[in-house]
Amino acid sequence: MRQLTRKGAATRQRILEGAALHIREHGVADTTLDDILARTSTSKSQLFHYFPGGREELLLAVARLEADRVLEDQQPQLGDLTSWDAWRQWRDRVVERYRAQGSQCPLNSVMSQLRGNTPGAQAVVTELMNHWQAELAAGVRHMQAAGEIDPGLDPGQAAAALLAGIQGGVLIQLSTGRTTHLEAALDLGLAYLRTGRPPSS
Amino acid sequence: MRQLTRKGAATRQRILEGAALHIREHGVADTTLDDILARTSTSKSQLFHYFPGGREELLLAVARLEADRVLEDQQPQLGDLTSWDAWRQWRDRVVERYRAQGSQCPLNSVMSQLRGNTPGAQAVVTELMNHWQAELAAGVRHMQAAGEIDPGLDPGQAAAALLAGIQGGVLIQLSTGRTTHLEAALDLGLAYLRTGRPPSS
DNA sequence: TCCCGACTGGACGTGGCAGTCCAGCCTATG
DNA sequence: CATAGGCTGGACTGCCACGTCCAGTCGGGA
Repeated sequence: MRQLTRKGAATRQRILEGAALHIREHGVADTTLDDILARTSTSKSQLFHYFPGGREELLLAVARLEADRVLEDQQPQLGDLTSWDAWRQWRDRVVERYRAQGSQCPLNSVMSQLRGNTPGAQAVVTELMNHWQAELAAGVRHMQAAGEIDPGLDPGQAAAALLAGIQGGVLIQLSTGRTTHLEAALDLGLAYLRTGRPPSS
Repeated sequence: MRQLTRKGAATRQRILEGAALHIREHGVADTTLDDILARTSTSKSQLFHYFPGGREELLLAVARLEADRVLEDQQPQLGDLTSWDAWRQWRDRVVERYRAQGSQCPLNSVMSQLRGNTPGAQAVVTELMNHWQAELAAGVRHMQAAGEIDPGLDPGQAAAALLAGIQGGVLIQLSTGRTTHLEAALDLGLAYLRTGRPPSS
């Protein structure tokens, strides 16, 4: 993988996206390398050419892809939590995203297949969580600066709790198919932020 | 499986517990039927005699076992959330349990291996969540009756949010190894319950 | 005591899937 | 236009885990 020509990069990308798509549709357990090859019109040698680590490496790359998508799907709202209205829009966006996703969580699914929590896999998720939490904390701090949230509240802790609620809500949705827990976590989380007695409302 | 003699029941139990233990130690992906047989001093024919559905059926049985354990490990506190002190003890118990468990969640692990969310598997988790949430809701209602929590709060929703926070906290712990999110979710969740302006404190 | 059915051991078949290999093609570059 | 090295096809290997099968033992009820 010293040099990648334009063509090579395209092939690699095709494999990666095809893998991600097939996993989204069928789950990781039911996704073989041959499935991916058939779907992307590529051959074994190509797959191992671009992902020398084989299945493991490909899965990790898919995990990175999906992790990026998680945050992208929340933009631009997530990056601009500067009013209660923005928070509400973000909340709706998150619920809608996961409702649409249904009972498949590609990231969780991929993660649990990666050999006993490979360091690389852990890193992907940890980074996602850190980034996500940082965005939420920034939003909290912004609201504090605007006098809308009690300045005594720890933004990091609040963001951590909110994030945990989201993750759990989604996890529960995977089994129950309902987004009630996700919505409850978000709604009560936001309600708690507001208990910092804003001047108005 | 029409009749089970005492001996037969013992063998079945031995296989089940051996499987659960091996999965706890090595993860589902690295657990083969042969591993379990070796560990429990049983043979293929026995395993398929007691679990005609093979690996799938055995895994589901393990899932049930682990699901029961989750709630058992929170007793007696979970069933008696009748004072703030009881809630705090319960909170500590939960954190301790998952801290001890470390980066392995047998239930989540087993679940994600079961064929694209088998109805049976979903049922196990759904029932666990329902039961868990019901206990929490009962605790909330009890505190409301005692005048310690705002009666306007919806116990079901509060319990759902709390439960989501726990699940997410544990999930995050699987990747990060830290219980900070779990604790944040529990602490802020309980803090929110208390915002119902108790007469004292 | 007899006998049926539950129980057990372990050899065996089988399929499927990750990963290897090599021969040949394409494409940038000098 | 030549050539080196990236790129591609697909047959092949090796493995291993699941599940089957059958022969044989045990155990409890009549």
